[in-house]
Amino acid sequence: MRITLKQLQVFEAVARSGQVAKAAEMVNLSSPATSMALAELERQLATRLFERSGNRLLLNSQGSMLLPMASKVLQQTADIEMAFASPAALLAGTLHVSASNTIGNFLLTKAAVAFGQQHTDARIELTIDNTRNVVRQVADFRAELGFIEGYCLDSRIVAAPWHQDRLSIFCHPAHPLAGKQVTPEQLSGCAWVLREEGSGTREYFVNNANQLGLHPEVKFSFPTPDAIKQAVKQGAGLGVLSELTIERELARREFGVVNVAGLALTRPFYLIRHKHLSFTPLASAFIDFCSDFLQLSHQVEAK
DNA sequence: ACGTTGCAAAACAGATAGTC
DNA sequence: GACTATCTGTTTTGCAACGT
Repeated sequence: MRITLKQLQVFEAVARSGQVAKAAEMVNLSSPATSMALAELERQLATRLFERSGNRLLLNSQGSMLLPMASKVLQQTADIEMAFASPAALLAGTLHVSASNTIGNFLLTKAAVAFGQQHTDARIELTIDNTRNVVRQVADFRAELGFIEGYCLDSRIVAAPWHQDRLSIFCHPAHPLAGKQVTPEQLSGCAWVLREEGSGTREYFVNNANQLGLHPEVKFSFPTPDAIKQAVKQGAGLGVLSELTIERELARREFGVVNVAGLALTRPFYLIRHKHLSFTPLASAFIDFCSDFLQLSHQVEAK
């Protein structure tokens, strides 16, 4: 007997969830059937694919090698099914999307809800994390597509510019630099409140600042825009976030903006996918929808 | 001669119940 | 929660009968 698609499906589900029971739910089988399918696959391949640690199953090196191959086969199978499905069926199912904080919280959540209202058979599962972890999720096939704010050098990933964003340097309105145009030199010695290591926002800002000879002294780092805003409100220092995240506060004059001569703050957001996977019709529809949604939002804001 | 259909037996996959 | 033993339903396989 040869390995079956069902076994590969089970293998991928266990690899993604790390648990037989959860994998069983994902593939609509009972736990024993899932366990046996996995055992049979391991028997067929004459190798263990997971390390058993208590109740957890962790991919070993053989499993890690198999995962991209299995995902590719399953994707191709899905493509065949899609090719013969009805147009409505093409947009049904669950789409796993991973997005970095700014994009996830301030752009995609609204877009995903609107998309779900228009496509009632589609389910968007949105995971929000920093850029580094979004890349990991896409590289590990845990998300079909990802939206990131930073550079991506991972050879497993294909990235394409998707949307333009602008960072803003902001501070407490009573800060001496609030509303000022300054040179990079005038910022030396300032305390900064930035996102954590691994954040695309932080990486982009620090790289560009370094090019101007500015090496920000990071006094505080936080994993969410809200935490950074709170710290800046308390006078902790200069914050750097996407303008998307502080629009409301700027309109209410709760923050002052600091303009730095020569510092590039416009950056692209990137759409990423695994190089071995092509977008499903549902993923393509979601990407198109998000682009249209953003354009429409900008038009409404401009009025 | 070759292809199709129908039937019975074997093999297989999955569920339930129970154990660790 | 993972796994095993056992049972059950489904699928596959092999073969005979029939039609073209």
